[in-house]
Amino acid sequence: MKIDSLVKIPAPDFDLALTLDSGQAFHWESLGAGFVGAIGESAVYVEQQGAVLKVRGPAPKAFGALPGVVARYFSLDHPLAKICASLPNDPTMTAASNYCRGLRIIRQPRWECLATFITSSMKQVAHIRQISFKLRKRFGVRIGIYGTHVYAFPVAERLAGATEGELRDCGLGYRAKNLLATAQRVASTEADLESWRDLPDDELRTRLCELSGVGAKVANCVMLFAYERLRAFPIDVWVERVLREKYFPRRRKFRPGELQKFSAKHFGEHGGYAQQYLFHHARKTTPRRLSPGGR
DNA sequence: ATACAGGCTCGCC
DNA sequence: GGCGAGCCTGTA
Repeated sequence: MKIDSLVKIPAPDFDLALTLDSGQAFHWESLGAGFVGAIGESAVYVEQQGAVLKVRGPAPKAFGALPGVVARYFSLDHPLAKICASLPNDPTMTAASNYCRGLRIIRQPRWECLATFITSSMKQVAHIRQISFKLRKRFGVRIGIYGTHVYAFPVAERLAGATEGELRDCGLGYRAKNLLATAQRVASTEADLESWRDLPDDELRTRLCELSGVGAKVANCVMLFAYERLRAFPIDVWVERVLREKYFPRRRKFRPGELQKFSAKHFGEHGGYAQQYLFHHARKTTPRRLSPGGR
């Protein structure tokens, strides 16, 4: 497929590379000065040039919609300055948000986001990426080529029709059963992800947690990255470490849900942004263990 | 080589 | 109704 359409869209207060490296989406690949990937069913190339985003896509008439799709996906409408100003003023938060300037919470397709985070448990980013690519390549629709293939994330109906063995072949291990069960519920519309859009936070979280392979952490990720719930505050091992070390340095024991409750109160209406900044800052500044060969 | 990793679930107490 | 172990697999 020829890529011959190009549009520039304004993108102030945005850092594309940082956003794509922050553990929200796992399928973008760097290519030349930019990145290729899929936004839903659209193949796209994006490249940042200062406060402008260059967007390339397949030529057909559908291209007209692409700039809007990109702007929405990267949440370029979020008032980032205001959001940052609303975060608490403590030193830990300030250091993290300074480090993450331009990092935005993106808006992902619901099923894709849910399925991806079901596969993420006890996995490192590199491995989540592999799983995402294998699922796409094996079950997804090929939607474009730009030096490399691009595949859409497979619809729930497709995965619902797969076997557990086929999913295991994609490296899912014990998660295969969970993904399959959830795909079947979503495909049967027993779990109608789109219609959950209007539920209040607590109810949405409850519904998500009823799905196989979804606990509080995954549910909060999906709420944040696919349902625009900017209060959602996923607590994984990184964030928990930060909370314990920085906010409760001399406490050892916590009641279940205690940190969650503290976070909701302390970080407030944009807690999801706070969490993402704390998370990314911790991940990138915590010294990795020395690798075997290189020190 | 061998822990260990961006969790969930189930069984046990 | 809280706590701990097991689950698959690639990576460091």
